[in-house]
Formats: sequence, structure tokens, C-alpha cells
Amino acid sequence: MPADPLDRSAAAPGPERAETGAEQETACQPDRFNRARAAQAATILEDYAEMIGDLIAEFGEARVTDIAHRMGVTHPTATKAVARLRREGLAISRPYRGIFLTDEGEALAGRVRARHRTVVDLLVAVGVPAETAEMDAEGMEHHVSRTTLRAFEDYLRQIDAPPGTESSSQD
Amino acid sequence: MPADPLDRSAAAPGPERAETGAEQETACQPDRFNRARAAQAATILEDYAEMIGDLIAEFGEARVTDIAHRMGVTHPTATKAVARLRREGLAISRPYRGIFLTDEGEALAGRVRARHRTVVDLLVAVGVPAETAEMDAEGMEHHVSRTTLRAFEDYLRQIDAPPGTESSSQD
DNA sequence: ACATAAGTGTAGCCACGGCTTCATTTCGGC
DNA sequence: GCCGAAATGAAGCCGTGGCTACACTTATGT
Repeated sequence: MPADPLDRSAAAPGPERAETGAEQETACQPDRFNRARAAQAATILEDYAEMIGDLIAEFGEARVTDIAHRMGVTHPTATKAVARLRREGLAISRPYRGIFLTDEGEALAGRVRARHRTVVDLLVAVGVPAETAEMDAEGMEHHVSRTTLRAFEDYLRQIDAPPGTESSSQD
Repeated sequence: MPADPLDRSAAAPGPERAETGAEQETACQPDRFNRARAAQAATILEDYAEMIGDLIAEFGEARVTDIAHRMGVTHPTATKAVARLRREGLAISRPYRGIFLTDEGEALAGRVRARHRTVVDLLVAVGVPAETAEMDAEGMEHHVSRTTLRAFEDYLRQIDAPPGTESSSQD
């Protein structure tokens, strides 16, 4: 490393940092990160909603303990998450009773589940081992926009079609 | 909705919930979420490290204000992030001076940048518009495991090769 | 019917990652 | 050389999402 890299006087080529033009060039950058942050914030709600949907499908209701167990958290954490779901109008519950999803919550859970499947399928389609695909999709899915999701679906549909059906060239 | 969906007495088909077999079937579930959480925790460090690397490449140093501006956060937030980077041994800095990356930090930034490019390339390859790919990759990349990354690279290499070159397993 | 176990709720702690506000330092012009 | 502006640092607030510890309710078994 340089002798004194921390001395600004010799570091920056220009103090004004090319503010003309470079500013709007990097104007989209914060937006990207803000979108990523927003997606991350929605992640937990989406995961819990989907999980509750799964449990209801399996057992007819979702219990805090089961949610906590499957999410790998303690039960107070699950309780807090459920409280947030309630606040957002995604779930309903009564003290010491099971947790259920509102229509909105169910719709969300359905969308999340479908998206998850699509992401896993795409990963597998491009050569990711099934197990790894499941793992990675869990985190990735929350950042997949509608546009990207549709692109995935199109791609999967395309490669799903028999190769000889519509290939322009004989190959 | 049912008359009284919150009444457990009529809800669960069986209280014991098929603990035989189902337990180990869902044993991997918490792990999935834990991995996703861990990835999310590393997200900020990775993003800041890459950003600092970019700024150093551009200006010879990274300043808190610039980092904050590009990340779309206020400067105290950037300062805190830098503090964490320092704690993790990824960056060095002196009060009122620029921020620089350690060798480890630089290595991390390089890996992150390469991974980002690969993810964007793959998204584009399967039909995602370039701009959307940039957006979505920002969040997705942090959840791409080594295995998946290599699968992406293989896939890109494969489709990069001229379609007629090895179509019939000639070479 | 009651005791105990299991499930649930509540309170309070911590770290993180945003934020605002204010103090301090450095930089730059006069 | 000094003074103001810009940059940085430090303190403190808030919401989130983990956790532990403890209280309470429900369920279960004898």
C-alpha cells in the first residue's frame, strides 16, 4: 500500500469530483439500493405469510410454536412477526388460538409460493443443483421484480417446449 | 371464511401433527431461513465494501459523504457502516480522513463485483431487460451461493460458445 | 377435579441500520 | 491569519428482528 494513503492532500485527483454529468449518471444508484432495502423489509412478512399458509394447508391452522419451529426462531420472535402481519392486515388471530390469514394474506402467500417455485425452476433450468436452488431461492426470490419473474416464466416456457417444435434452423 | 376459524377444538385434524418422519423432512427448513438471514446480514458489508472500492478506483479515496450519497443514506449511516467494516477488518480510516480497504476488504469487493456482473449477465441471458437486471441483481446477488455462481458461469460460457460449435457433441 | 405439561403472551435486552441534531475538524477564500 | 462553509464525528431516537426469562392460559392425564 502507499506510504500515507490517508492523507487527502495527495489523494483525490480533483476535489470537485466531476459533478457535471457524473451526478445524474450515479443518480440511479441510491435508488437501486433503496429498492433492495425495501425488498429486504418485505422479506420477513412474505416468508411468515407463506409459512402460515403452508401450516394451514397441512394442519388447518397455524400455531406460533410451529411457525417458530419451521422458521428456525424462538416463539416470541414468531409472535412478533404475527403481530406485524396483523398490523398489516395479512393475518388474524385471537389470544391462545391459532393464526389465520386474511384474504389479502392468503393472496400474498400464494404469490410468494408461486414466485418461489418459478425461481427454483429457473435456477434448476440453468444448471443449479436442486438442493442448492432451494437454498438460494429462499433469499433471492424476494428481490425478483415482476418484470424479472415474467422473464423467468417466459424462459421456462420456452425451454419447456419441445426443442424441434419451433426452432428456425434445422440443427 | 368458516364460522369460527379461531377455535382450535374444531380445527386441527390431529394434535400430534405427524411427528414421525415429517420432523426430519422439515428439519432443513430452519436452516434455509437461517442461511438467508445470514446472507442478508452480510449484505450491507458487501455493498459498502464494493462501493468504497469503486470510489477508490475513481477518486483515489472514499469519503463518507460520497459513500452516503451513492448508497442513498445520510452520512452518519455511512459512518456507522464504515465502523463495522473496520471492526471486521475490511477497511481502515483515520478521523477526518478518507476510508480505504484492507487487502481482505479489497478481495471481498472484487468478489462482490464479479458476482454482481455474473448475476446481471445471467439475468440478461434468460431474457431480463438490462435495466431490470441491474436493479434485481442488487438484492439477489447476496444470496447466490458459490455453487449457484459456478452454475451461472458455466451456463454463460455454454451459451456464449457458438451454437454450431459443439451442438452434436463433436469436439 | 386437579396437577402438570405444553403452548402462548409479555417484558426487556441486544445489535443493526436507518434517521436527526449538534459539536468538531478540515478546507478554502478573503 | 482568520472566518465561514463543508465534511466528519458523536450522541441519541426509532423500528426491526433476533434472544432470554418469566407469567399466564390451555390442554392433558390421572
